Amino acid sequence: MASAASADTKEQLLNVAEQLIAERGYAATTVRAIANQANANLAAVNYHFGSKEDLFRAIFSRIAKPIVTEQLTILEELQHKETLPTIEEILTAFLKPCFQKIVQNESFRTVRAQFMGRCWSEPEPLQSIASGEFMESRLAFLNILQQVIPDCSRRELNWKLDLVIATLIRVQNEAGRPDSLLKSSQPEDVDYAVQYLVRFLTPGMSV
Amino acid sequence: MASAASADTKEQLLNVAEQLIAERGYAATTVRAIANQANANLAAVNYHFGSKEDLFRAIFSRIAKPIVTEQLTILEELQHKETLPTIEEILTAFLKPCFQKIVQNESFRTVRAQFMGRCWSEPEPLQSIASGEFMESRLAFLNILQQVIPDCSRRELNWKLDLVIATLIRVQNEAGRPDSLLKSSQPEDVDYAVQYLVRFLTPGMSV
DNA sequence: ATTCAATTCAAACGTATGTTTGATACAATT
DNA sequence: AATTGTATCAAACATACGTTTGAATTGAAT
Repeated sequence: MASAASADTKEQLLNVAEQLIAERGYAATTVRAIANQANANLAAVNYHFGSKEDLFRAIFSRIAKPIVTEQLTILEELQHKETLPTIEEILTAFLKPCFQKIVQNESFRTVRAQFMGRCWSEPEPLQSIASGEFMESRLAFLNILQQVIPDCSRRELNWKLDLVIATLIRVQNEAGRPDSLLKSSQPEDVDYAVQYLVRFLTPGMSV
Repeated sequence: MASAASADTKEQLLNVAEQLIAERGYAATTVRAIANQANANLAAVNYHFGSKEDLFRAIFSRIAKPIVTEQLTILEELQHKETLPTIEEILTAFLKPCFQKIVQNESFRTVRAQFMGRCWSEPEPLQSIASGEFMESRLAFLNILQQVIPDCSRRELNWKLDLVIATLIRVQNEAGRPDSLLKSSQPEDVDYAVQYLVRFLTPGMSV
């Protein structure tokens, strides 16, 4: 049976690994560095997760799953209204959970945003792990965009959503830096960032 | 004196390393893999470039320098006209060289775009190397944007330019893929992609 | 033909990597 | 008190890493 101590170790490994990978990238983050900073034994990562790659999978899932759930929940609400949602509403439904879920935990602030931003450009197989986790939400948002912007071909919507994700990644990557859009993880800063990003992107969606 | 053979070796190392880093990322690309695929000796990288990091520097410079030169040339022309340039003209001046220079060599098109896309999210010190190479052009474009959009704070313009770069990277990364904006490297397709991207981005620049 | 610097090469250096092992400590259950 | 399954630990494993070395090879200038 899993003890409280082991649960602590496992969670500490997740937290530390998330931070180190956010800073250094996956390949440059060693299992030894993770174990040391988590005050755990070197063998702990393999004991609790199986391998370094499975540890990455666990970290990404822990972040992505609540985001996708929230995205689909908000989208569901939008679709149950009588009128078609606006582009602003759709983009907000897509972007807001990405930011909110990421900055919920006080101690993580920008670490988690940087982690997510990095994952999209990590080499295989990490990128597939990352994009696979968001596949369902991506399709759902493509479908509703198709309804709201019927003049746009599926192909166009596809790369437009790509551009939305591109800006999201960029903001996450830059999180915490001097002139970045997302200065801190304070709720008002998050709302500000989402609102501004939506305003920046919306007009381009329908041209 | 440098022989033709050594020049070939050096260039082959650059080409192979660019491709491997584009596929696997910097940390996961070993000096041994580069040397093998370039049919060169293991010591060749250190002999010709000093270190693995200096090799990266050389690869990035080779791509970035002509782009920046062309960007600044076009910008100079815009500034010597009597009237202020439009946002469209500025964005085109920024984006067009990025596509044209990368797309020039057919065999490198995808590789080079992926390489550039990856560099922006590589961990330090690679990211600093990359952004440092574009520093001059970045400042110049920030200055002229400031003139054309005086209502916008410097900080805002900064992250707006970041978002432009983010979409640029994304389109380059997707180049050649089924639903991508940039279908081929034909001049008319490049012009089309730049024009569409400019149209997508322009309205958001001044909000 | 000889010199000499540039280049290539096989081999080794020292260190770091992810993973595995077998012994040990720890609680909870019988 | 004995047993059992979980968790931790130091140590080792086999391999891979970037870099260095010193000798061989090249090819043009003297």
